[in-house]
Amino acid sequence: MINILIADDHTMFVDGMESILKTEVDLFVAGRSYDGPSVIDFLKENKVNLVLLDVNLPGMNGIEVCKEITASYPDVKVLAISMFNEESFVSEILNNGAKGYLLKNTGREELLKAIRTVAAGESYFSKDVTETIMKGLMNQRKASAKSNAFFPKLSRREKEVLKLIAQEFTTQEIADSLFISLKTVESHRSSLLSKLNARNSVGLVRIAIENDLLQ
Amino acid sequence: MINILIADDHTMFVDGMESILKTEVDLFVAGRSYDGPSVIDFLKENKVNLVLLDVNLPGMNGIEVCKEITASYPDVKVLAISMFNEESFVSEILNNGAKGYLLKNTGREELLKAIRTVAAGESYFSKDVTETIMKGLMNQRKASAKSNAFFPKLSRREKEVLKLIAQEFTTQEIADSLFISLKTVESHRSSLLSKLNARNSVGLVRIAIENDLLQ
DNA sequence: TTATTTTTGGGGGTTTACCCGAAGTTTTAT
DNA sequence: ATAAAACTTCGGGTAAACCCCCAAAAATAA
Repeated sequence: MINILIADDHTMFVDGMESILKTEVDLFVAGRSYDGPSVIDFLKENKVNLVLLDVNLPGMNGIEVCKEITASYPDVKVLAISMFNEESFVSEILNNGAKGYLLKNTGREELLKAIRTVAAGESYFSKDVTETIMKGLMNQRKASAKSNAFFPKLSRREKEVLKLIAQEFTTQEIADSLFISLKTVESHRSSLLSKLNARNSVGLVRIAIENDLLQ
Repeated sequence: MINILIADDHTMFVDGMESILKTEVDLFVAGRSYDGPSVIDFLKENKVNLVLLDVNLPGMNGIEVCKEITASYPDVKVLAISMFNEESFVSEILNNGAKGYLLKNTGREELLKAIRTVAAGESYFSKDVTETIMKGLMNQRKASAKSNAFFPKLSRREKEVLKLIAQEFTTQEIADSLFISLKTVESHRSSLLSKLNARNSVGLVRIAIENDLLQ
């Protein structure tokens, strides 16, 4: 008998999940949680073998909940469930002790198989999720190049000018607001174009937004 | 007897929903669809009283599906279901013929009540959804300026030009790639500036990125 | 201390973006 | 079906952006 705790803030989903599990003789729904903290509370009082854990949980993030579970209750298996096949979610929660990761578009049979596999101590991932992980590993180099790692360092003034450009101010307006010459602003803009390898201000702003350089 | 079609791309969710409805003697799950077009196909061949329709459906948007249903099958009631309590979604799909709107964190009892209410020809909304609608009506002016609901509609050509602007192409390059005059491209840019209320191309691209208009 | 980067700015020129107007076509609404 | 609205297509003119050259004071790093 596998004692299961379902943790998801979508009641409708929990109801449905319970209906599925109820038909199986070897599975028992020991409890239901609609937020992070109540999962921890429940584990204190009850004997649970496996937690069906939604990654996007309110109150306390699913990843934190998972971390807490594997730290305090190493025997309790965690099967993560999410709407999203996003590499960041998958790798995050796997690094925090989850034994499997399912998407919510997984079918009934695969769900049951995943539960039994994880409860037996093995790992289980949706096919799509496996692909995502592989892709993530393959693009590791590319990802690190894209992120802040090799990102050109911008000076204080350049950042100021960049922010004002992104707010649709003209060069003259930027000059006035910073109390410097129009030529100076153009000089900063030119440096930005060169550093960020952009062809024009549109490129500057696109790159700035993509790299969260504004505000 | 209420014949129901469940339309949601999350298999797990559909399975669960079916498990719930199966226990009710007056409800019958006539079919399941995992994308927009198959909903329309199913209605052609089968007698259905009510469609449980996910707003965020792949292939064909839930809103378009709803429009199609109410146009071709006015007797079929649509009960919209969504993860998100967003004013734009709610008002959009209600304007396209849906008789009710539920969130996925709705409980089993409320789900059954909603189905029976809508099937009887009345409307049903989650409490949270009702609040959202009210809030939306009160902030109508603010909403029209901010949310996607009343977002200016861009023409095919305008979107093409916008995407190319965001890719840092000059007007001449855009003209060459679209086989139109430089002046025509500038005209489209001008329309975009007016519609999106931007001062320059930087603003266009910022707004485009914020509203996910690219790609 | 010395070297490097940053910030500041000028002169002069080319290219691009933006504004005003306008005509023919297509789409939408009544 | 017919009027209204929107879309696509351009020309002429001006303001702004972008580019090249350069260089000195100030701050920062070695």
